[in-house]
Amino acid sequence: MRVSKAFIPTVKETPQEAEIPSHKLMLRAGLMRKVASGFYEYLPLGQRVILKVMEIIRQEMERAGAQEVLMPIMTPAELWQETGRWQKYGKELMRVKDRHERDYALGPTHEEVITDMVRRELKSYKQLPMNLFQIATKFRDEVRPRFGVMRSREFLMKDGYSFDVDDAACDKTYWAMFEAYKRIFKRCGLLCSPVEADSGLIGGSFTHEFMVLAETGEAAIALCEACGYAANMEKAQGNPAAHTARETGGPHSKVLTPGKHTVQDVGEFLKLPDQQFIKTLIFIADGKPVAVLVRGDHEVNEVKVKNHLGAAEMSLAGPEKVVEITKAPVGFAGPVDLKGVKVIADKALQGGHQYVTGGLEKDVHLTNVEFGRDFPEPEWGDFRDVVSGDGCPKCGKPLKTGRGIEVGQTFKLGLKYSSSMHCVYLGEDGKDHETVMGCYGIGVTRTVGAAIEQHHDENGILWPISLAPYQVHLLCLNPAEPEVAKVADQCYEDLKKAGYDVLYDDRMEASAGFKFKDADLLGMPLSVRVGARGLKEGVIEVKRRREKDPAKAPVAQVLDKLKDFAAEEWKLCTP
RNA sequence: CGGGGUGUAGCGCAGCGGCUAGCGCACUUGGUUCGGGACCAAGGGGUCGGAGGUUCGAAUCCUCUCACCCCGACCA
Repeated sequence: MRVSKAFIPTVKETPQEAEIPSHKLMLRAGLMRKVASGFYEYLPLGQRVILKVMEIIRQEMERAGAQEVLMPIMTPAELWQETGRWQKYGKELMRVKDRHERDYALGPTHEEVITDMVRRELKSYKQLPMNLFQIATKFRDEVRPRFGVMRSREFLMKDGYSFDVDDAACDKTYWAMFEAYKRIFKRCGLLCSPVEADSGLIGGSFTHEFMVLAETGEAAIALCEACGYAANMEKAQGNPAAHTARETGGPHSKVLTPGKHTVQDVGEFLKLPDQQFIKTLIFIADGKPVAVLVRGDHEVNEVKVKNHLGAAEMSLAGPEKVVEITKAPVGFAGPVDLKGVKVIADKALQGGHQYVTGGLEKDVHLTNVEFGRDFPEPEWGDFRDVVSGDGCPKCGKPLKTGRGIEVGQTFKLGLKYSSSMHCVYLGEDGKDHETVMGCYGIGVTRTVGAAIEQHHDENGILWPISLAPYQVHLLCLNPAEPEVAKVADQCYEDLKKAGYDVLYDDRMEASAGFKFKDADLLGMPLSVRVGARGLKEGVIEVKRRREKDPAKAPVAQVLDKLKDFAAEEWKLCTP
């Protein structure tokens, strides 16, 4: 493609709406434009990247035995009512009515539709396993769309669903999909790790999220570099740092702590380390108060608490509620003599002694508090966020915490949908059996964003060669000089003939410097620069975007040089 | 939905103690340049997000409204 004829509107200045690198660069490099909050249009360059991601997904899904289908975006309310998600999904489900006032949902995911499709056709165990996927537009009316393509209201997703005869067969399919996902993200040039995750609204027995490691990621994760253990914060376990007080102290006593209501304040005041504190947080779970105890150096993970309690709704109690329950302002809650409240405690507190807690009285804390002696043993569990330095639950080495972008998720659904929607097959035994399902999603547009998030520098994008809209960016630096233009034109033909996707900057009006800047911004992994300066010495420059300086090759050897560089780039995207 | 912020030319912004709407980039024309976002000259482009109000007079003050962005709650 010649730049002079291409629709690639690059911009020099960063649009004020963008905050994170991928969003800024997708706008600046002319990949996309915003139409409304959370809705984007993809320009030619963006669309080319999307197509490349989709092609990789298709190849790997088919390789793993899945078949492609296409389901409607508008889906009838009845299907959603059947599983109860018409209610449960809430406002995130975009709903529309047709002219007959019939209700539809714009599909945010397609478990209901595909289960309906399969149950109508499925008769015998001989038809199983069945593994189907589609790549289609999804709608989710996000409370707050943000970060461009990372959280938009309309996006492209690959969603796949598997149907198996039994649990063991489903597990096999699940792990095949899991492996396919690892290959897909590797082929997209992404550093991505699967993490154990909380299974949330979709339910099911186990699930992995595929996280692209990036500072701007929305999800917190913990990982162990030593053994590869990785988990979402909602799921991550860790062995806490040792307690500072290991023996029972004297009887507990009150201390006056005027105006000190954070662990830090009181800790400084009493000259005691954070580990020796019990933080008491009051939550309201399904209308009932619950006190959650964690060590002073830890934070409560609400999802873990919520799952433990089996609560449908839970939130931190407001200041008035806290006064009502603890008879003291926020900052002085404690488990000693706390009445009428269920108390649960994080197990990191176990084995510690001489704790400091709130005194259930304004400006009063208690010291030398002991579990069991000063208040009843609470219900123990894992209720905290893992922190950097905790021991890995698998190998004991220190864990690291970081952030990730969720580009894919695999779920083992079990019988959740086949049960509620009666998706059954006739078994060898002549009886009906429910199919065991799995579902597997990849955010296509988000993967594009994640790729940029992971591969960019201050000048622009550095596309993995597998996703680059064009593999080679050919620059004609002095188009006004006939000899240069002639060589560049010839080069363009040769490159195309050699099988490369080539973007040819043949613009008469742009200066060499301008073309360099654009090339850096657009980020094609390879570039070929034809200029008068080089041709004088009989050479053409061949450059990798990730390298600072270009290599020089005699005109006849440009293709060889390029081939070597391309091979290096492909290595980075090969499973 | 709660808190904060922004809407002025295609983009980035100034003007906001009322009185003729500006700058940089981009765009058009001509000329000179031509290896890291060139220079000179001449141009085109705005119902100042929208509605109402105060005033002799509103981009500027007041009220309402819409859109967008950020933080939070939320998120197969």
